[in-house]
Amino acid sequence: MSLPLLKNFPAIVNLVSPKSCQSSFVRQMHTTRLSSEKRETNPSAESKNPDDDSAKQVRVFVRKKRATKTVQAIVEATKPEILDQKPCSLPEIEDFAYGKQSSFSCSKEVQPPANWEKVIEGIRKMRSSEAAPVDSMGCEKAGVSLPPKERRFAVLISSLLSSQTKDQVTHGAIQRLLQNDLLSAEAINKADEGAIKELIHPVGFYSRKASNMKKVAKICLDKYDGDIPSSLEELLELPGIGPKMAHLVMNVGWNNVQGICVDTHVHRICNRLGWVSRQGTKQRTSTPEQTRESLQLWLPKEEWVPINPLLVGFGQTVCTPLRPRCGICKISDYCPSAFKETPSPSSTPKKKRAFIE
DNA sequence: CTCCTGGTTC
DNA sequence: GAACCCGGAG
Repeated sequence: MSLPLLKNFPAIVNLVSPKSCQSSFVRQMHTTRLSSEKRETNPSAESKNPDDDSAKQVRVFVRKKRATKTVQAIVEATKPEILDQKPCSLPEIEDFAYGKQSSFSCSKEVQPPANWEKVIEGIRKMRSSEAAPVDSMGCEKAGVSLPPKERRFAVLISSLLSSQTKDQVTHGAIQRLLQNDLLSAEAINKADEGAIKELIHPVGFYSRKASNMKKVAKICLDKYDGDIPSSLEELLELPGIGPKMAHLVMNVGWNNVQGICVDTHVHRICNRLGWVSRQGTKQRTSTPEQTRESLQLWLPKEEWVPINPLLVGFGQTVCTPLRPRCGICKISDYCPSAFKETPSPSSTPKKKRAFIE
């Protein structure tokens, strides 16, 4: 569908694309845009107050974490500029902003890979027959019995600890923190870093993570009243939180889907399936971030959250990094990489190359 | 690119 | 004895 309202606003259209249908980014761009325009119209005027009323309004609404309010705020903020346009209805804009429409005027349409629905269905069947570590130990399970604020903090800390660490180990560390009442911003901020190091010890990079935990706890206390940041860009400012964890925390911590959480499993499997490629080429993506952007171009948004546990579990049990078990994989017929990994490690692997395209 | 960490797995 | 862990930072 075309959106007459948004058509003449490239900044908006870009940011409301499926690539980044992120209300917070929309808000950010809008405030940036409004303030920069004000500077343009009043170059000599005082720029000491970059936030005019409408920009402030946007911020207030966004803090409420309500999609409808956010979109209303966007419409309101752009109202002076769209008087000669034919406005869309609110639900239309909202659908557009949240990626529910199948077509987008801003980017060339990307065809979903053939049989992707059969592939997902096949993986679901395999996953239901064999339990994977992620099912019981994933950090989205962290603190399910806790009140919302504490649960969110548990999710954040669990994410911090989980990188390059087996799920069981992460889970154990979280349990020990919980038993010692060290799973809140206040407690961690006061706690001794050495004590934290001891508690989380078996996790990978425990020293750096203990240090990051202290810093994160302090930031959460000072800036967010002991809660965790609620937007992607604010989460990314925390030490030890990168894109993968930021999306995970937004998804399971805030139940606010802004992007696909792409880890090594999702990255590897999407490339094996031929689901993603570098822009303009058919070459495989080289980083998880490239995979995320490529995948988000065609994967329907309802799958953005479930795709992660689905593929992670699949990657832990069947489509393993080394020696994938293509023999028991039910979707090998659809997989261009099936049975194509280097068969014998004895024949001089030389440089590291897990499999051949 | 390298480092951070150490237990596990092949 | 590499390569692997639901990565991130420099």
